[in-house]
Amino acid sequence: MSKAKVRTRFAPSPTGYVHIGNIRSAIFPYLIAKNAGGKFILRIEDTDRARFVADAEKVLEDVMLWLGLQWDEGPVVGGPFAPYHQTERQDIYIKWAQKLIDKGLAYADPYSAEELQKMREEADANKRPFVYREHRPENPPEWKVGMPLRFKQTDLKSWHWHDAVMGDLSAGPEALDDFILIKSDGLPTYNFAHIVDDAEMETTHTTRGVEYVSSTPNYLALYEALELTPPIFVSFPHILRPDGKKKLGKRDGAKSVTEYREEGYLPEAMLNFLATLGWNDGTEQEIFTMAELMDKFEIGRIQRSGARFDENKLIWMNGQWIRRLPVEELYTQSEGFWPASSGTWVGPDLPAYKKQILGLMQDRLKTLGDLRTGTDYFFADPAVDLQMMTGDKKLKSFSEAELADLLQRTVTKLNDTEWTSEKIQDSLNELLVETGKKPVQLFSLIRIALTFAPFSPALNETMVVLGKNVVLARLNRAIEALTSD
RNA sequence: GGUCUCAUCGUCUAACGGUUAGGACACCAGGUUUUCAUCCUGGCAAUCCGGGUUCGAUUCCCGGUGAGAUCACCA
Repeated sequence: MSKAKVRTRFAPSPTGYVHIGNIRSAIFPYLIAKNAGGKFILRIEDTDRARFVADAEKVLEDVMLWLGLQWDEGPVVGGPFAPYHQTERQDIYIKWAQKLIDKGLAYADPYSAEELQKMREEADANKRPFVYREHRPENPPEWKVGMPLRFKQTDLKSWHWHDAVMGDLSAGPEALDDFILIKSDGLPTYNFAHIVDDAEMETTHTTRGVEYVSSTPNYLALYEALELTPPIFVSFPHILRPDGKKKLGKRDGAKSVTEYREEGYLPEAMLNFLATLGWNDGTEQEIFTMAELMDKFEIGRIQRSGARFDENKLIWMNGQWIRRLPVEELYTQSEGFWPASSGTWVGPDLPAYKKQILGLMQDRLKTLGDLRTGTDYFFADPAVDLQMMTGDKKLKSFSEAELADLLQRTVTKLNDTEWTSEKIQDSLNELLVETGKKPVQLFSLIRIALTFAPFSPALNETMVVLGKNVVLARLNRAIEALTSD
Protein backbone atom coordinates (compact mmCIF):
# COMPACT_ATOMS: atom_id res chain seq x y z
CA MET A 1 0.00 0.00 0.00
CA SER A 2 1.35 3.40 -0.89
CA LYS A 3 1.68 5.76 2.03
CA ALA A 4 -0.63 8.35 0.56
CA LYS A 5 -3.41 5.78 0.57
CA VAL A 6 -3.29 5.47 4.34
CA ARG A 7 -6.73 6.01 5.82
CA THR A 8 -7.39 5.91 9.54
CA ARG A 9 -10.45 6.71 11.54
CA PHE A 10 -11.59 7.69 14.97
CA ALA A 11 -14.92 6.06 15.69
CA PRO A 12 -16.28 7.25 19.02
CA SER A 13 -19.59 6.45 20.57
CA PRO A 14 -21.47 9.63 21.51
CA THR A 15 -22.12 8.84 25.14
CA GLY A 16 -21.37 12.24 26.51
CA TYR A 17 -18.01 12.37 28.13
CA VAL A 18 -14.63 12.73 26.52
CA HIS A 19 -11.74 11.86 28.78
CA ILE A 20 -8.02 11.76 28.25
CA GLY A 21 -8.05 8.13 27.15
CA ASN A 22 -10.88 8.61 24.69
CA ILE A 23 -9.25 11.49 22.94
CA ARG A 24 -5.85 9.85 22.66
CA SER A 25 -7.65 7.26 20.55
CA ALA A 26 -8.24 10.12 18.13
CA ILE A 27 -4.73 11.57 18.30
CA PHE A 28 -2.86 8.41 17.38
CA PRO A 29 -4.82 7.59 14.20
CA TYR A 30 -4.72 11.25 13.23
CA LEU A 31 -0.94 11.23 13.45
CA ILE A 32 -0.66 7.92 11.64
CA ALA A 33 -2.66 9.32 8.74
CA LYS A 34 -0.95 12.68 8.64
CA ASN A 35 2.51 11.18 8.92
CA ALA A 36 1.77 9.28 5.72
CA GLY A 37 -0.03 12.12 4.01
CA GLY A 38 -3.22 10.10 4.22
CA LYS A 39 -6.79 10.77 5.32
CA PHE A 40 -8.30 10.84 8.76
CA ILE A 41 -11.96 9.96 9.08
CA LEU A 42 -14.44 10.67 11.86
CA ARG A 43 -17.24 8.15 12.14
CA ILE A 44 -19.91 8.33 14.80
CA GLU A 45 -20.80 4.93 16.24
CA ASP A 46 -24.21 5.78 17.59
CA THR A 47 -25.82 2.36 17.55
CA ASP A 48 -26.25 2.17 21.30
CA ARG A 49 -29.46 4.12 21.66
CA ALA A 50 -29.67 3.49 25.40
CA ARG A 51 -26.45 5.32 26.12
CA PHE A 52 -26.85 7.95 23.43
CA VAL A 53 -26.41 11.54 24.63
CA ALA A 54 -27.80 14.23 22.38
CA ASP A 55 -25.09 16.87 22.44
CA ALA A 56 -22.20 14.47 22.97
CA GLU A 57 -21.18 14.60 19.34
CA LYS A 58 -20.96 18.37 19.40
CA VAL A 59 -18.76 18.28 22.51
CA LEU A 60 -16.56 15.68 20.91
CA GLU A 61 -16.14 17.63 17.70
CA ASP A 62 -15.35 20.79 19.64
CA VAL A 63 -12.65 19.00 21.60
CA MET A 64 -11.14 17.56 18.43
CA LEU A 65 -11.04 20.90 16.69
CA TRP A 66 -9.63 22.53 19.81
CA LEU A 67 -6.76 20.06 19.71
CA GLY A 68 -6.28 20.59 16.00
CA LEU A 69 -7.58 17.20 14.93
CA GLN A 70 -9.47 18.25 11.83
CA TRP A 71 -11.00 15.25 10.10
CA ASP A 72 -10.90 14.93 6.32
CA GLU A 73 -14.13 13.00 6.10
CA GLY A 74 -17.00 12.72 8.52
CA PRO A 75 -19.85 14.73 10.01
CA VAL A 76 -20.03 18.39 9.00
CA VAL A 77 -17.40 18.04 6.26
CA GLY A 78 -18.95 15.06 4.50
CA GLY A 79 -16.96 12.81 2.19
CA PRO A 80 -17.16 10.12 -0.47
CA PHE A 81 -18.39 7.43 1.94
CA ALA A 82 -21.18 9.35 3.64
CA PRO A 83 -23.16 8.99 5.74
CA TYR A 84 -20.74 8.88 8.68
CA HIS A 85 -23.27 8.10 11.39
CA GLN A 86 -23.89 4.42 11.81
CA THR A 87 -27.58 4.86 12.48
CA GLU A 88 -27.87 6.25 8.95
CA ARG A 89 -26.10 3.24 7.46
CA GLN A 90 -28.55 0.54 8.51
CA ASP A 91 -29.25 -0.62 4.95
CA ILE A 92 -25.56 -1.24 4.39
CA TYR A 93 -25.28 -3.52 7.41
CA ILE A 94 -28.42 -5.43 6.48
CA LYS A 95 -27.04 -5.93 3.00
CA TRP A 96 -23.81 -7.43 4.34
CA ALA A 97 -25.72 -9.48 6.90
CA GLN A 98 -27.88 -10.92 4.16
CA LYS A 99 -24.75 -12.03 2.39
CA LEU A 100 -23.79 -14.05 5.44
CA ILE A 101 -27.25 -15.49 5.85
CA ASP A 102 -27.23 -16.60 2.22
CA LYS A 103 -23.96 -18.38 2.79
CA GLY A 104 -25.32 -20.05 5.91
CA LEU A 105 -22.92 -18.16 8.12
CA ALA A 106 -25.45 -16.24 10.17
CA TYR A 107 -28.65 -17.27 11.87
CA ALA A 108 -31.45 -15.90 13.96
CA ASP A 109 -31.14 -16.23 17.73
CA PRO A 110 -34.46 -17.62 19.00
CA TYR A 111 -33.73 -17.42 22.73
CA SER A 112 -35.27 -14.90 25.07
CA ALA A 113 -33.09 -12.86 27.37
CA GLU A 114 -34.26 -15.01 30.26
CA GLU A 115 -33.37 -18.27 28.54
CA LEU A 116 -29.93 -16.92 27.71
CA GLN A 117 -29.44 -15.78 31.25
CA LYS A 118 -30.35 -19.23 32.52
CA MET A 119 -27.84 -20.91 30.24
CA ARG A 120 -25.15 -18.56 31.46
CA GLU A 121 -25.92 -19.28 35.07
CA GLU A 122 -25.84 -22.99 34.40
CA ALA A 123 -22.43 -22.78 32.81
CA ASP A 124 -21.29 -20.65 35.68
CA ALA A 125 -22.55 -23.18 38.23
CA ASN A 126 -20.61 -25.90 36.46
CA LYS A 127 -17.57 -23.65 36.44
CA ARG A 128 -17.43 -23.74 32.71
CA PRO A 129 -17.07 -20.72 30.46
CA PHE A 130 -20.29 -19.96 28.64
CA VAL A 131 -20.09 -20.20 24.88
CA TYR A 132 -23.19 -19.61 22.84
CA ARG A 133 -22.14 -21.87 20.00
CA GLU A 134 -22.60 -24.87 22.29
CA HIS A 135 -26.27 -23.95 22.49
CA ARG A 136 -26.71 -23.21 18.83
CA PRO A 137 -30.41 -23.82 17.92
CA GLU A 138 -30.97 -26.76 15.60
CA ASN A 139 -33.67 -25.18 13.50
CA PRO A 140 -33.41 -21.43 13.84
CA PRO A 141 -36.31 -19.44 12.44
CA GLU A 142 -35.82 -17.44 9.32
CA TRP A 143 -34.20 -14.16 10.28
CA LYS A 144 -35.95 -10.86 9.88
CA VAL A 145 -35.36 -7.43 11.33
CA GLY A 146 -36.51 -7.46 14.93
CA MET A 147 -34.58 -10.61 15.83
CA PRO A 148 -30.98 -10.81 16.94
CA LEU A 149 -28.74 -12.20 14.23
CA ARG A 150 -25.68 -14.21 15.16
CA PHE A 151 -22.51 -15.06 13.31
CA LYS A 152 -21.93 -18.76 12.86
CA GLN A 153 -18.38 -19.85 13.61
CA THR A 154 -17.61 -22.72 11.28
CA ASP A 155 -13.94 -23.31 11.78
CA LEU A 156 -12.87 -23.58 15.40
CA LYS A 157 -9.18 -23.09 14.99
CA SER A 158 -6.34 -21.10 16.49
CA TRP A 159 -5.83 -17.73 14.88
CA HIS A 160 -2.48 -16.02 14.43
CA TRP A 161 -2.20 -12.42 13.39
CA HIS A 162 0.04 -9.41 13.55
CA ASP A 163 -0.56 -6.23 15.46
CA ALA A 164 1.51 -3.20 14.49
CA VAL A 165 1.99 -2.33 18.16
CA MET A 166 1.74 -5.58 20.05
CA GLY A 167 3.54 -7.76 17.56
CA ASP A 168 2.58 -11.32 16.67
CA LEU A 169 -0.51 -12.46 18.53
CA SER A 170 -2.49 -15.63 18.65
CA ALA A 171 -5.45 -17.15 20.42
CA GLY A 172 -7.06 -20.56 20.62
CA PRO A 173 -10.58 -21.60 19.62
CA GLU A 174 -11.82 -20.79 23.13
CA ALA A 175 -11.91 -17.16 22.01
CA LEU A 176 -14.36 -17.93 19.22
CA ASP A 177 -18.10 -17.66 19.67
CA ASP A 178 -21.30 -16.93 17.78
CA PHE A 179 -21.56 -13.25 18.57
CA ILE A 180 -24.42 -10.92 17.72
CA LEU A 181 -24.22 -9.16 14.39
CA ILE A 182 -27.53 -7.33 14.38
CA LYS A 183 -29.40 -6.51 17.56
CA SER A 184 -33.13 -6.92 17.96
CA ASP A 185 -33.53 -3.19 17.43
CA GLY A 186 -32.27 -3.70 13.89
CA LEU A 187 -28.98 -1.87 14.50
CA PRO A 188 -25.65 -3.64 14.21
CA THR A 189 -23.29 -4.28 17.10
CA TYR A 190 -19.86 -2.68 17.14
CA ASN A 191 -18.39 -6.09 16.33
CA PHE A 192 -20.16 -6.16 13.00
CA ALA A 193 -20.55 -2.50 12.11
CA HIS A 194 -16.94 -1.46 12.50
CA ILE A 195 -15.79 -4.22 10.17
CA VAL A 196 -18.31 -3.33 7.50
CA ASP A 197 -17.60 0.39 7.82
CA ASP A 198 -13.85 0.05 7.86
CA ALA A 199 -14.10 -1.97 4.68
CA GLU A 200 -16.62 0.31 2.98
CA MET A 201 -14.65 3.40 3.94
CA GLU A 202 -11.42 1.81 2.76
CA THR A 203 -9.74 2.21 6.10
CA THR A 204 -6.22 0.82 6.05
CA HIS A 205 -5.56 0.76 9.79
CA THR A 206 -8.01 -0.32 12.44
CA THR A 207 -6.95 1.49 15.60
CA ARG A 208 -8.40 0.79 19.04
CA GLY A 209 -7.51 0.10 22.63
CA VAL A 210 -5.87 -3.20 23.64
CA GLU A 211 -9.12 -4.37 25.17
CA TYR A 212 -10.11 -5.48 21.69
CA VAL A 213 -7.28 -7.89 21.08
CA SER A 214 -9.19 -10.66 22.77
CA SER A 215 -12.01 -10.16 20.28
CA THR A 216 -9.74 -10.11 17.27
CA PRO A 217 -10.05 -13.86 16.49
CA ASN A 218 -13.80 -13.35 16.17
CA TYR A 219 -13.21 -10.45 13.82
CA LEU A 220 -10.74 -12.45 11.79
CA ALA A 221 -13.33 -15.18 11.30
CA LEU A 222 -15.84 -12.58 10.23
CA TYR A 223 -13.45 -10.95 7.77
CA GLU A 224 -12.97 -14.36 6.23
CA ALA A 225 -16.68 -15.05 6.03
CA LEU A 226 -17.24 -11.65 4.47
CA GLU A 227 -14.37 -12.30 2.05
CA LEU A 228 -12.62 -9.16 3.18
CA THR A 229 -8.91 -8.61 3.65
CA PRO A 230 -8.28 -7.58 7.25
CA PRO A 231 -6.72 -4.14 7.76
CA ILE A 232 -3.55 -3.46 9.73
CA PHE A 233 -4.42 -3.86 13.40
CA VAL A 234 -3.08 -1.17 15.70
CA SER A 235 -3.78 -1.66 19.40
CA PHE A 236 -3.06 1.13 21.86
CA PRO A 237 -2.10 0.46 25.47
CA HIS A 238 -4.39 1.86 28.11
CA ILE A 239 -3.91 5.07 29.98
CA LEU A 240 -3.97 4.10 33.64
CA ARG A 241 -5.40 5.95 36.60
CA PRO A 242 -2.95 8.15 38.49
CA ASP A 243 -3.33 6.13 41.66
CA GLY A 244 -3.41 2.60 40.37
CA LYS A 245 -2.99 0.22 37.53
CA LYS A 246 -6.53 0.16 36.33
CA LYS A 247 -7.65 1.65 33.08
CA LEU A 248 -8.59 5.30 33.35
CA GLY A 249 -12.30 5.88 33.16
CA LYS A 250 -15.10 8.18 34.06
CA ARG A 251 -15.91 6.31 37.24
CA ASP A 252 -12.48 7.17 38.63
CA GLY A 253 -13.37 10.83 38.55
CA ALA A 254 -11.08 11.32 35.59
CA LYS A 255 -11.52 14.85 34.35
CA SER A 256 -12.95 15.37 30.90
CA VAL A 257 -10.89 17.13 28.30
CA THR A 258 -13.40 19.96 28.48
CA GLU A 259 -12.64 20.42 32.16
CA TYR A 260 -8.93 20.71 31.48
CA ARG A 261 -9.69 23.22 28.79
CA GLU A 262 -11.78 25.26 31.22
CA GLU A 263 -9.00 25.20 33.79
CA GLY A 264 -6.69 26.84 31.32
CA TYR A 265 -4.67 24.06 29.76
CA LEU A 266 -3.49 24.88 26.26
CA PRO A 267 -4.45 22.57 23.39
CA GLU A 268 -0.78 22.44 22.39
CA ALA A 269 0.13 21.10 25.83
CA MET A 270 -2.73 18.61 25.93
CA LEU A 271 -1.87 17.29 22.50
CA ASN A 272 1.84 17.10 23.31
CA PHE A 273 1.18 15.36 26.61
CA LEU A 274 -1.24 12.80 25.24
CA ALA A 275 0.81 12.04 22.14
CA THR A 276 3.88 11.35 24.27
CA LEU A 277 2.02 9.27 26.82
CA GLY A 278 2.79 5.87 25.39
CA TRP A 279 4.85 7.09 22.49
CA ASN A 280 8.27 8.70 22.03
CA ASP A 281 10.50 9.39 19.09
CA GLY A 282 13.56 7.71 20.58
CA THR A 283 15.36 10.95 21.33
CA GLU A 284 15.28 13.00 24.51
CA GLN A 285 12.86 15.52 23.08
CA GLU A 286 9.85 16.20 25.32
CA ILE A 287 8.15 19.14 23.67
CA PHE A 288 6.61 18.55 20.27
CA THR A 289 4.54 20.81 18.06
CA MET A 290 1.74 19.32 15.99
CA ALA A 291 3.95 19.66 12.91
CA GLU A 292 6.75 17.74 14.61
CA LEU A 293 4.37 15.04 15.77
CA MET A 294 2.99 14.59 12.28
CA ASP A 295 6.51 14.39 10.96
CA LYS A 296 7.91 11.99 13.54
CA PHE A 297 5.07 9.74 14.61
CA GLU A 298 5.77 6.04 14.10
CA ILE A 299 3.43 3.23 15.02
CA GLY A 300 6.39 1.02 15.83
CA ARG A 301 7.40 3.28 18.70
CA ILE A 302 4.08 3.09 20.49
CA GLN A 303 4.54 1.54 23.90
CA ARG A 304 3.11 -1.89 24.67
CA SER A 305 2.37 -1.44 28.33
CA GLY A 306 -0.10 0.95 29.86
CA ALA A 307 1.01 4.38 31.00
CA ARG A 308 -0.03 5.98 34.25
CA PHE A 309 -1.66 9.37 33.83
CA ASP A 310 0.52 11.87 35.67
CA GLU A 311 -1.08 15.26 36.07
CA ASN A 312 2.18 16.78 37.33
CA LYS A 313 3.76 16.25 33.98
CA LEU A 314 0.75 17.75 32.23
CA ILE A 315 1.02 20.83 34.43
CA TRP A 316 4.72 21.13 33.71
CA MET A 317 4.15 20.74 30.01
CA ASN A 318 1.39 23.32 30.07
CA GLY A 319 3.82 25.78 31.67
CA GLN A 320 6.36 25.01 28.98
CA TRP A 321 3.82 25.78 26.30
CA ILE A 322 2.60 28.95 27.97
CA ARG A 323 6.21 30.12 28.01
CA ARG A 324 6.97 29.35 24.42
CA LEU A 325 3.84 30.79 22.86
CA PRO A 326 4.08 34.34 21.49
CA VAL A 327 2.16 36.83 23.66
CA GLU A 328 -0.16 37.54 20.79
CA GLU A 329 -1.12 33.87 20.62
CA LEU A 330 -1.41 33.59 24.37
CA TYR A 331 -3.68 36.61 24.38
CA THR A 332 -6.06 34.93 21.95
CA GLN A 333 -6.21 31.86 24.12
CA SER A 334 -6.58 33.82 27.35
CA GLU A 335 -10.11 34.87 26.43
CA GLY A 336 -12.39 33.96 29.29
CA PHE A 337 -9.64 33.51 31.87
CA TRP A 338 -9.40 37.07 33.17
CA PRO A 339 -10.75 38.18 36.54
CA ALA A 340 -14.15 39.83 36.63
CA SER A 341 -12.51 43.15 37.46
CA SER A 342 -11.00 43.27 33.99
CA GLY A 343 -14.48 44.01 32.73
CA THR A 344 -14.68 47.26 34.65
CA TRP A 345 -11.17 48.45 33.97
CA VAL A 346 -11.13 52.01 32.74
CA GLY A 347 -8.35 52.55 30.26
CA PRO A 348 -7.91 53.29 26.62
CA ASP A 349 -6.83 49.92 25.26
CA LEU A 350 -7.78 46.80 27.18
CA PRO A 351 -6.27 44.28 24.72
CA ALA A 352 -2.92 46.08 24.76
CA TYR A 353 -3.05 46.26 28.56
CA LYS A 354 -3.80 42.56 28.86
CA LYS A 355 -0.92 41.73 26.56
CA GLN A 356 1.41 43.76 28.78
CA ILE A 357 0.19 41.80 31.80
CA LEU A 358 0.60 38.56 29.90
CA GLY A 359 4.18 39.55 29.16
CA LEU A 360 4.81 39.80 32.91
CA MET A 361 2.82 36.73 33.88
CA GLN A 362 3.97 34.39 31.16
CA ASP A 363 6.86 32.98 33.15
CA ARG A 364 4.82 32.23 36.21
CA LEU A 365 1.57 30.79 34.88
CA LYS A 366 0.89 27.12 35.28
CA THR A 367 -2.50 27.38 33.63
CA LEU A 368 -4.41 30.25 32.11
CA GLY A 369 -6.73 29.86 35.06
CA ASP A 370 -4.01 31.45 37.19
CA LEU A 371 -4.81 34.74 35.48
CA ARG A 372 -8.20 34.76 37.11
CA THR A 373 -6.78 34.57 40.61
CA GLY A 374 -3.47 36.32 40.16
CA THR A 375 -4.03 39.48 38.15
CA ASP A 376 -6.90 41.16 39.93
CA TYR A 377 -4.77 44.05 41.20
CA PHE A 378 -3.95 45.09 37.65
CA PHE A 379 -7.57 45.96 37.00
CA ALA A 380 -8.89 47.29 40.30
CA ASP A 381 -7.38 48.88 43.38
CA PRO A 382 -6.99 46.09 45.92
CA ALA A 383 -8.55 46.54 49.35
CA VAL A 384 -6.01 47.88 51.83
CA ASP A 385 -5.07 45.15 54.28
CA LEU A 386 -3.01 46.67 57.10
CA GLN A 387 -2.33 43.30 58.65
CA MET A 388 -0.67 42.13 55.45
CA MET A 389 1.93 44.88 55.78
CA THR A 390 2.47 45.00 59.51
CA GLY A 391 2.19 41.28 59.96
CA ASP A 392 4.59 40.33 57.20
CA LYS A 393 7.53 38.27 58.42
CA LYS A 394 10.14 40.66 57.02
CA LEU A 395 8.32 43.78 58.18
CA LYS A 396 7.44 42.78 61.71
CA SER A 397 10.31 44.73 63.23
CA PHE A 398 9.03 48.03 61.85
CA SER A 399 6.48 50.29 63.46
CA GLU A 400 3.59 51.59 61.41
CA ALA A 401 5.17 55.03 61.44
CA GLU A 402 8.39 53.65 60.06
CA LEU A 403 6.55 51.82 57.32
CA ALA A 404 4.63 54.95 56.43
CA ASP A 405 7.86 56.90 56.35
CA LEU A 406 9.48 54.40 54.01
CA LEU A 407 6.52 54.53 51.68
CA GLN A 408 6.51 58.31 51.80
CA ARG A 409 10.12 58.43 50.72
CA THR A 410 9.26 55.99 47.94
CA VAL A 411 6.48 58.26 46.72
CA THR A 412 8.79 61.26 46.72
CA LYS A 413 11.46 59.37 44.85
CA LEU A 414 9.17 57.87 42.24
CA ASN A 415 7.44 61.15 41.68
CA ASP A 416 10.63 62.42 40.07
CA THR A 417 11.33 59.20 38.18
CA GLU A 418 10.99 58.77 34.47
CA TRP A 419 8.51 55.87 33.99
CA THR A 420 10.58 53.11 32.41
CA SER A 421 11.52 49.83 34.01
CA GLU A 422 15.23 50.76 34.01
CA LYS A 423 14.76 54.18 35.58
CA ILE A 424 12.38 52.80 38.15
CA GLN A 425 14.87 50.11 39.08
CA ASP A 426 17.57 52.78 39.40
CA SER A 427 15.37 54.79 41.73
CA LEU A 428 14.51 51.76 43.81
CA ASN A 429 18.19 50.94 44.15
CA GLU A 430 18.99 54.49 45.21
CA LEU A 431 16.21 54.26 47.74
CA LEU A 432 17.83 51.14 49.12
CA VAL A 433 21.05 53.03 49.72
CA GLU A 434 19.33 56.13 51.10
CA THR A 435 17.16 54.23 53.57
CA GLY A 436 19.77 51.63 54.47
CA LYS A 437 17.14 48.91 54.28
CA LYS A 438 17.54 45.49 52.80
CA PRO A 439 15.85 44.70 49.48
CA VAL A 440 13.77 42.05 51.15
CA GLN A 441 12.37 44.67 53.52
CA LEU A 442 11.83 47.70 51.34
CA PHE A 443 10.74 45.87 48.24
CA SER A 444 8.37 43.59 50.10
CA LEU A 445 6.73 46.60 51.64
CA ILE A 446 6.27 48.37 48.32
CA ARG A 447 5.10 45.22 46.63
CA ILE A 448 2.43 44.62 49.24
CA ALA A 449 1.29 48.22 49.33
CA LEU A 450 0.87 48.07 45.57
CA THR A 451 -0.85 44.74 45.13
CA PHE A 452 -1.95 43.28 48.47
CA ALA A 453 -1.42 39.98 46.74
CA PRO A 454 0.62 37.05 48.03
CA PHE A 455 2.91 37.31 45.03
CA SER A 456 3.38 39.36 41.89
CA PRO A 457 5.84 39.88 39.06
CA ALA A 458 9.00 41.98 39.30
CA LEU A 459 8.37 45.25 41.08
CA ASN A 460 9.70 47.65 38.46
CA GLU A 461 7.91 45.86 35.63
CA THR A 462 4.69 45.76 37.55
CA MET A 463 4.96 49.50 38.16
CA VAL A 464 5.46 50.22 34.48
CA VAL A 465 2.33 48.32 33.56
CA LEU A 466 0.28 49.80 36.39
CA GLY A 467 1.29 53.33 35.40
CA LYS A 468 2.73 56.14 37.48
CA ASN A 469 -0.56 57.62 38.62
CA VAL A 470 -1.94 54.35 39.88
CA VAL A 471 1.31 53.47 41.65
CA LEU A 472 1.52 56.78 43.47
CA ALA A 473 -2.16 56.72 44.36
CA ARG A 474 -1.93 53.22 45.81
CA LEU A 475 1.18 54.05 47.82
CA ASN A 476 -0.51 57.14 49.22
CA ARG A 477 -3.54 55.07 50.11
CA ALA A 478 -1.35 52.69 52.07
CA ILE A 479 0.39 55.57 53.86
CA GLU A 480 -2.96 56.97 54.82
CA ALA A 481 -4.06 53.66 56.26
CA LEU A 482 -0.82 53.31 58.22
CA THR A 483 -1.08 56.79 59.74
CA SER A 484 -4.81 57.09 60.28
CA ASP A 485 -4.96 55.53 63.72
C1' G B 1 -11.82 -19.70 36.43
C1' G B 2 -10.68 -19.98 30.63
C1' U B 3 -8.11 -17.12 27.00
C1' C B 4 -4.77 -13.23 25.74
C1' U B 5 -1.17 -9.55 26.93
C1' C B 6 2.38 -6.73 29.56
C1' A B 7 6.86 -6.01 33.07
C1' U B 8 13.71 -0.36 33.50
C1' C B 9 14.04 5.10 39.04
C1' G B 10 7.68 6.93 42.85
C1' U B 11 5.77 8.38 37.46
C1' C B 12 6.61 8.83 31.81
C1' U B 13 10.55 6.67 29.26
C1' A B 14 15.90 5.70 26.37
C1' A B 15 19.55 2.03 25.66
C1' C B 16 22.32 -2.92 17.07
C1' G B 17 23.96 -8.58 23.23
C1' G B 18 29.28 -4.90 25.50
C1' U B 19 27.01 2.25 28.55
C1' U B 20 29.61 4.45 35.34
C1' A B 21 21.80 1.84 32.69
C1' G B 22 20.68 8.04 29.77
C1' G B 23 16.66 11.86 29.82
C1' A B 24 12.04 14.13 31.68
C1' C B 25 8.24 14.86 35.75
C1' A B 26 7.95 14.81 41.01
C1' C B 27 10.98 15.42 45.38
C1' C B 28 15.47 17.62 48.12
C1' A B 29 19.63 21.35 48.31
C1' G B 30 22.05 25.75 46.33
C1' G B 31 22.21 30.08 42.94
C1' U B 32 19.72 34.17 39.92
C1' U B 33 20.49 41.64 44.84
C1' U B 34 11.65 41.59 47.15
C1' U B 35 7.53 37.66 47.07
C1' C B 36 5.50 33.50 44.04
C1' A B 37 7.23 31.52 39.83
C1' U B 38 10.66 31.07 35.68
C1' C B 39 15.67 29.90 34.68
C1' C B 40 20.57 27.55 36.03
C1' U B 41 23.56 23.92 39.11
C1' G B 42 23.77 19.71 41.98
C1' G B 43 21.44 15.45 44.66
C1' C B 44 18.12 11.13 45.58
C1' A B 45 16.25 7.11 42.79
C1' A B 46 15.33 1.55 38.45
C1' U B 47 16.47 -3.29 34.91
C1' C B 48 10.26 -8.34 39.20
C1' C B 49 12.45 -13.43 40.68
C1' G B 50 14.89 -18.07 39.11
C1' G B 51 17.15 -20.88 35.45
C1' G B 52 19.36 -21.29 30.56
C1' U B 53 22.10 -19.57 25.71
C1' U B 54 26.66 -16.47 25.43
C1' C B 55 33.33 -14.49 26.63
C1' G B 56 29.41 -11.05 28.11
C1' A B 57 22.18 -10.48 29.11
C1' U B 58 17.95 -4.72 30.71
C1' U B 59 18.15 -6.87 25.80
C1' C B 60 17.40 -13.72 23.35
C1' C B 61 14.85 -18.57 25.36
C1' C B 62 12.16 -21.25 29.37
C1' G B 63 9.70 -21.28 34.10
C1' G B 64 7.72 -18.61 38.05
C1' U B 65 5.63 -14.10 40.23
C1' G B 66 3.02 -9.68 39.72
C1' A B 67 -0.22 -6.60 36.95
C1' G B 68 -3.83 -5.70 33.20
C1' A B 69 -7.51 -6.90 29.41
C1' U B 70 -11.48 -9.91 27.96
C1' C B 71 -15.30 -13.69 28.30
C1' A B 72 -22.90 -8.42 26.70
C1' C B 73 -28.59 -7.66 21.96
C1' C B 74 -21.73 -1.73 25.24
C1' A B 75 -18.52 0.05 22.34
